[in-house]
Amino acid sequence: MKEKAPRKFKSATTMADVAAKVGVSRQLVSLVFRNANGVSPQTALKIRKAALELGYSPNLAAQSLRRDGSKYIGVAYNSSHSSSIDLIPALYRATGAHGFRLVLSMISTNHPEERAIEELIGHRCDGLILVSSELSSKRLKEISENSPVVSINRRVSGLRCGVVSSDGGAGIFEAVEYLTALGHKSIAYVSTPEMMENQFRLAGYEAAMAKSNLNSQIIVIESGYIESAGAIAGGIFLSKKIMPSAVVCSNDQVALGLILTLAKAGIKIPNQISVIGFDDTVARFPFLDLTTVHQDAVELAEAAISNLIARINNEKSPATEILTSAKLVIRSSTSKPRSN
Amino acid sequence: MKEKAPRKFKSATTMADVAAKVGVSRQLVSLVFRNANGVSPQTALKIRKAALELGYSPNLAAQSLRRDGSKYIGVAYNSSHSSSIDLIPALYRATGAHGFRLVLSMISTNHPEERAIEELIGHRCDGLILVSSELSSKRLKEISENSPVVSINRRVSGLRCGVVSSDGGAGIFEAVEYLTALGHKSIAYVSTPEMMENQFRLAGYEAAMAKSNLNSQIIVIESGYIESAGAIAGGIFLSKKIMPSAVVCSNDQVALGLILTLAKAGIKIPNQISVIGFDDTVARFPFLDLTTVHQDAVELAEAAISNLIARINNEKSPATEILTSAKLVIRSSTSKPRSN
DNA sequence: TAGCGAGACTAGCACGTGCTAGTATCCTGT
DNA sequence: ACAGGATACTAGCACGTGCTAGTCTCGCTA
Repeated sequence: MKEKAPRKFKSATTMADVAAKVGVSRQLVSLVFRNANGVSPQTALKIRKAALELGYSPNLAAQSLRRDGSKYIGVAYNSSHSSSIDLIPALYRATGAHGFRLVLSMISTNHPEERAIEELIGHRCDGLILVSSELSSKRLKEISENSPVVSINRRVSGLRCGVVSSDGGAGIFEAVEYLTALGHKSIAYVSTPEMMENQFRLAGYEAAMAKSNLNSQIIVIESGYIESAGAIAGGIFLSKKIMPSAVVCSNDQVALGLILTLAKAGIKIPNQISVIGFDDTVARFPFLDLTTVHQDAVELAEAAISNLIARINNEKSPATEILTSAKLVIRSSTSKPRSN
Repeated sequence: MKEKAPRKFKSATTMADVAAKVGVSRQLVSLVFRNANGVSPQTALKIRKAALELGYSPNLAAQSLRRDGSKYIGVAYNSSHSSSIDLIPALYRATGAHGFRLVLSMISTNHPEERAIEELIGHRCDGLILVSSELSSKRLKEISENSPVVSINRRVSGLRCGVVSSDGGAGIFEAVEYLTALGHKSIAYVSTPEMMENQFRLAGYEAAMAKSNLNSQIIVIESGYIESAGAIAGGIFLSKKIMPSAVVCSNDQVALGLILTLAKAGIKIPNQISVIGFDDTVARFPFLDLTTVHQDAVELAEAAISNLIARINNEKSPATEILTSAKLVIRSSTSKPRSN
């Protein structure tokens, strides 16, 4: 059959088309695609073959509408946070096995978090994962009363909202202890107040400094989230004459910006100053090789997904708070202080 | 009315719930949410108020199912490519105004491109945007026969598939000409064969070298896509005794990896070697300040979306090839060669 | 008082699928 | 030969919405 008709995009094939081609009922096709039993192997084969030839794929909207639950898990995340580069693939991996599907909604200037979440709700996601959310806890409360929610790397309490976060306090504590053990006394922390999780990391810094009786040496520089913020922090160190012997950063992106700024000014790392990051995203690049606190994306994703799916399947399942590992990884951006 | 029933997530409210609360028909609610006329202002107000109180939002699956077209535009992209950090927000921005909605599908090891696209087709997207696709042209052909497709930063020809790409050949040509004008003769190119667009950038390098009669000086190092690949390329330069006086990289991520590797080995940039990137993603960070070829995400996104939507709305609209600007931005990673 | 049109609203089907409740057909045992 | 049960398949409703084709009410005109 020659196609002489003007080029047109075929409208998508449906189960009914497949059924018609094979000469069976639409319901039988449905059974085959749901892997239900009660279908003879040979007709199942014929149906699958016909579906392939017609390029059939199930209409997710229709499935979501008819099924008990959409089988969607919505994810609102900010792509300018380097940790999401590992986290989203890990979420894909963790989700697939459970028969759920991920719906992504990216947060950016043109698409603020509130709008991203509205979209996920519009898709009738069975559960939501909010990554480093910056919503007010009032709004977070509203949302988590209407559907199961897990917040990753933003702790909230008193809410019906699961929390999965790396134990930033412990991680930074370990980092500072490592530095004091090396002999450092002047240790600064580059803080990122806009990142909700920062408070725990900052607390870990303060606790470790206190433990070593270095309260008087506490230096906190406030900065933003990403690389340019680290560069600004670096500028502050350079302009003041007092340069600490070590700096702990609230995340890797800040550490990267800081290191490059210092390196450009001719300061040797780690000889003149030791630097530690957090996340182990860019830090692990062989050419950077930064000492950092490793936060495991797979661990975060699996904890978040399994808690969320448990709550989707059973409303009585509790909205727990899970802290995943945050362990110091020693690489080459740290050493003993020079003038010991 | 006190709520003493055991805590349960409300099942999502529908138009019918809103209608019941106000005491009108479901259809009237539908009219209000579609901003159709024929509704009295006061009832429209009552309906909107009730919807707000009930937390109603339209079910996108039902809309997509019933409407003529889902009003979704599907995007398959790879988040480990730094250019997507700017591109996706730009796509959100370009899409909103046309009444379409973006559906994202991220490509990663756990979620290969083929699966990402199947998912978008499952959502019955009215059109697809493939970013730096690595599909075979055979598969690309199949897909573009079934629905409008625009390929960003991967050129294909002879297919019913729109193409929007930055003019990498011209950009790299300009970069190399700038270097030769400065007096450079030994100019290497770090190539990324897996990136389909690379061939045009490589051709631009070769053309510019030929124009300056530097054919015999052509040095091409093959590398991968991201930062670590640049580091490997740097290692190659360091191990060989012949170091070019300038290097042009196929993208910024490679340039970053290269620069850091060289800097670590004590090589000064740009004093000993000039480096140019492509994309202007990380290059523009003030602390890096790399000379690079700027590719405009907004330009790419707007061209892609407007061509795609034109083809969605009118099948006869042609699948054009659009080359967006790629212009050299001179910053501080380039200078005259040392021994001129 | 009948006719008419406009404004405000509603009835009912359709989209493509999942699921419950069926109905044929064949095989088995007595 | 016939009940009984398994196997293979189908009928029909429902999900929440968009859209076409209505219906009803009211005021105005002749």
